[in-house]
Amino acid sequence: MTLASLPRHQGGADGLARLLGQALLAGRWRPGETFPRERDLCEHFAVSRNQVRNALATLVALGLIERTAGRGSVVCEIDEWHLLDPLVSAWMSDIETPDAQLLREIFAFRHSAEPAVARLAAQAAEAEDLERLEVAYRGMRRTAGRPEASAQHAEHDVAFHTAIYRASHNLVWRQMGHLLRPSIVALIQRSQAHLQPHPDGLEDSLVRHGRLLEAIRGRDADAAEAAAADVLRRTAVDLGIVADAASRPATVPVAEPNAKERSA
Amino acid sequence: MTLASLPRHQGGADGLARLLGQALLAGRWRPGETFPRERDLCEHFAVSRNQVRNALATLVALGLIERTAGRGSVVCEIDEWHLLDPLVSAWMSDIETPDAQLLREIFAFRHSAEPAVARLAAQAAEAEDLERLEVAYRGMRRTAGRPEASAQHAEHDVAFHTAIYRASHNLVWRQMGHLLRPSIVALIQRSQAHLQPHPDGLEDSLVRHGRLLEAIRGRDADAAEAAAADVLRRTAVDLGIVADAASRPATVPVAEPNAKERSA
DNA sequence: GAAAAGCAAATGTCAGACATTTTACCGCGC
DNA sequence: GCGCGGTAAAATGTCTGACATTTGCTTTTC
Repeated sequence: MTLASLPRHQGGADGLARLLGQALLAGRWRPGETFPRERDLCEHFAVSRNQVRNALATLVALGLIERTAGRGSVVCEIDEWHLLDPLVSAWMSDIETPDAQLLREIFAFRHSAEPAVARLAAQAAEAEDLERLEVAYRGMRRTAGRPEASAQHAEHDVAFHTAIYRASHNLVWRQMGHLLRPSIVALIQRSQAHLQPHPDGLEDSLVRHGRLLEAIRGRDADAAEAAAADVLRRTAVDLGIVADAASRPATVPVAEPNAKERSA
Repeated sequence: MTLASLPRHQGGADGLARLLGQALLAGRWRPGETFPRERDLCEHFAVSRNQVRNALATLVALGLIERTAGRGSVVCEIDEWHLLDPLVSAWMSDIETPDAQLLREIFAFRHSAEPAVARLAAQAAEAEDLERLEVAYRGMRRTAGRPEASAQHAEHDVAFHTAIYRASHNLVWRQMGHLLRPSIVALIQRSQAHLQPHPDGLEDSLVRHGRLLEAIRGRDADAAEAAAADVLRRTAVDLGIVADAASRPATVPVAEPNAKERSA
């Protein structure tokens, strides 16, 4: 694609990196394609080469592009994007239409990981962790079902799950919490666009979150693991990540190996 | 600390970032301490300010240091280090003495996560995944018990677990495989230094790895999950991450919330 | 026709000057 | 003495122009 469709004025210091990074995450250049040259970027955004080079260096550090002298900059394969970097996560959650395949991968990860995180949380949670969980849960209840407050609802939802990752008291899991925001924000937007595929689903979702909270408060690791799986199951079915739970209620079957190409 | 104890000549282009980054990861500056000024780095390493600024920009992108105009560079808290970045992982596995606490956190993560990964792998593995697993397993057998081949043994070990993460066919899990190398390399070094705390442990470990491989090959998700937990359990006990398995053989108890300060 | 030389285009590097932010110090007034 | 403001120093951030290096393509030459 060309530069023409990008806004000419970015925010501030790191605004340029963010603008270009989000364009990449939104898939406006496909992997393998060549990225615009430094000189063109300077002209289009009317900034010095320094700023352009700083922004591009950031994109390189995030594994989004690769630069070689004499050849130019090419967009990396999605496999090489540093999805786990906080910057990438933050940028992704601000995009209107992130890559659908990418979101499914993130959600599939959560579906398999979050039960284990909940188990740890039930074993390691302290008072302040429970406090955070409760505040977020109350916030979710307060904003449930009100379309005008859906953004706040998403924030409370993010806060709830982030609190679980924090409560694991493990450095790695805590840092992985950055993935939650893009995943949850995209889900909320999707559910708004689709005019609530499950009208009663919201109350149901709240009940499940409540059970998870109670399990963690009661330090019941097994119950927490099961409750976390329960929270994610319905959405996983909606996204086509797992088969319908009704058919095999006991275990959590996962899609066949080659099911990636299926449409959402 | 001062600059004096760092070698004066780094490798090449990104060698300076690597040198400084590894010094940070090894804990030679403590969080909160101020990092050397650009000018001092230029003089000490006899390079241009450009190179120094590039290296420091990399460290900033990795969350290792924070820079503000007029004040200088300060080392970030360990919480803010981007442990999941491939660069950080690669640097860490090349350090002789990484932070012990950090390694315990990484291993605790693996202990809670890898069973879930193995479950996914058993459901999604394809022929080439099994091929990779087998090659790595045979390599482990071949190099077992030979002290002169311990480095290769570690590499095969890394390859085995990396193959499991890859076999999950999930983007996020696959990227998380970068954490394996530092964790495994450190363990091997440790076991060498301690003169094999479990002389029969090596054969035992191989048997457990073999069972995990068989479970994945047989697409038995439950068995794979159990086998993965089994592979990690003994080492987890050694590191003080979980209580002795003999006391509570059924479940996998985890340390108390405030057990972080315990020495290794 | 193939290999070598040359040219153009892209990124990488350097050096110097200047801008901006922060901190510390000093003096002044109350 | 205490606080306040102002100035200067020190650190990082930015700009600019020139040059170096790598790469790919073109042209030349045998």
